[in-house]
Amino acid sequence: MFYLKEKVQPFIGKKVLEATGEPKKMDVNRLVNQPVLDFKTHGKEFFICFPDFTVRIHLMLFGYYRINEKKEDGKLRLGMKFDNGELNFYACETTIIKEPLNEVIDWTTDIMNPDWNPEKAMEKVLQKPKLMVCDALLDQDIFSGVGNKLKDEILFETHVHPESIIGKIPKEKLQEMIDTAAVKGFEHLEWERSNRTEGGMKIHYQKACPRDHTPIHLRTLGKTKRTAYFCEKCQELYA
DNA sequence: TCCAATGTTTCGCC
DNA sequence: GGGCGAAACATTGG
Repeated sequence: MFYLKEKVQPFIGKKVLEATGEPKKMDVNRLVNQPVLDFKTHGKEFFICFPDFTVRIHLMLFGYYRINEKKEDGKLRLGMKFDNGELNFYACETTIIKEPLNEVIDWTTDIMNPDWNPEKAMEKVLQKPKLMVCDALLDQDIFSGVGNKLKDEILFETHVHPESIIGKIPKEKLQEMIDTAAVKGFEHLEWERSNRTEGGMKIHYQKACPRDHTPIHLRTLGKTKRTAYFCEKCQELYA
């Protein structure tokens, strides 16, 4: 989303000349003639800010977008034409937010936001001492933007086993994890900027640990029941 | 052909 | 009412 925001900067200040999409989801006509004031991101959410309302886009699992091109057989949810190009969103969730964004969104939970507040994240994490780390990292109210892949990368980087229990992890280690979350977020952005060339993922989707070549475990873990890739040898279990 | 996977919300059942 | 699980949505690749 952060990368998308960078790429759509030319549309800021432009008026929507034409809007198409799925009427059931949203009345797209209200966008016509409205100027885009700004694009914002919060975790996995993307916001298109107009004078009187905001469009929220969430790509969910399968959503995707096209800039200055179309996908003919795609399920278009929202398409906007400007005088200098077009922006199309497919198979995603679109919603209108009427309230001022700052009243609805807590920017301090977003690992990629300048207002990201790691101290607050620490407080929230410590309030859930029985939670598994793999679940904690996926909690969007604490780590907005961390997904299943990033979760695996953060745990691998910090040598923490995904099934570790928050309350059993030393505070310094928790701190390291929280800091690493933001670092990994920006590493991922760099990886996207570089056209996704060489391996962005050190552990997710891999077969062997890049450190000691131990075969990587692949299991569904925690209450979130998401697939976790991890190295049993070099990721310590705190339990 | 079938299943799993970058995610989240909602509904039904204890 | 909380917590859990299943279902729903929808796309692509293996």
